[in-house]
Amino acid sequence: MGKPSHRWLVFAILGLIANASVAWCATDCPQFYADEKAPGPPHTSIGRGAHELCFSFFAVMYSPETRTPLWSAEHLTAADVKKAARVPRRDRYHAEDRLPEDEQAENADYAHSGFDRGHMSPDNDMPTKVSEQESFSLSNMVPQAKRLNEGLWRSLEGYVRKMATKDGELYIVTGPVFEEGDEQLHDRVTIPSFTFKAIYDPALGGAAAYLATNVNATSCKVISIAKLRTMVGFNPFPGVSSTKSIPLPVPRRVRDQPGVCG
DNA sequence: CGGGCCTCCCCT
DNA sequence: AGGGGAGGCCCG
Repeated sequence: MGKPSHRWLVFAILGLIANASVAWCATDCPQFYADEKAPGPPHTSIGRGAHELCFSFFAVMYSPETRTPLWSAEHLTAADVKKAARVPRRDRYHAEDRLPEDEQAENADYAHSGFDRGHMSPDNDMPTKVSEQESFSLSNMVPQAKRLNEGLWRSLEGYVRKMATKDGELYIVTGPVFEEGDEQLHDRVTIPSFTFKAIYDPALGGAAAYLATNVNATSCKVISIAKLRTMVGFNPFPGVSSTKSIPLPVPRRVRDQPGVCG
């Protein structure tokens, strides 16, 4: 059995390493990720050329193809929420100058488009002045339907902060879901069909995600991480072994019928 | 880059 | 029902 099985073992180990490197990704800011393991770019073509950008309170996987983040990740604690409430909001939407110019999204791309520059990691989570400004980088923005952004999405962000306060800490990964045929702003910035917000709650030992259609007649549901993975092509929490689902808070009242998550 | 405006959430 | 605050737009 000597040689062949030994050789087989080497290949098996190499295979495991290869699988591992597909599952997560080298990172410059492990502190934002559950078990310090960053999600990768999607294995689809949209992930081509995507790379991580670290900020002081969050990090994004930026795609030059879509000129949007593919995900934006935070580690939000109860203390952060408390601090963030005292940081005044200053709207300073800006192109991300750490990117090569031809990769950048610009304010002009969104102007008069009818779409909001929707935060992925939200402004209101940012516990410091610096991170608050950083959250206005267009590398943290996606074209989002106005009613969704100002309505349902905003309330979801509020629930998540409340949840972080109650349970102590959360790992949050937020981003767009693209589909074949999605249109672009100015042939430059791709408009996603959905946005998602995935939550890993260490206190509950599980995770789940919101998924909202990116239209003004908002509809929203809560899905499992496994389901989200099939939609986006990457694992938002590669460091989390348990895929146990947890309940996510949902809007109490209904304004326009399809606006509830369920 | 400030200021006026809009819509919507959420608390009272 | 009302009002403050939040997310974002546009125009000087």
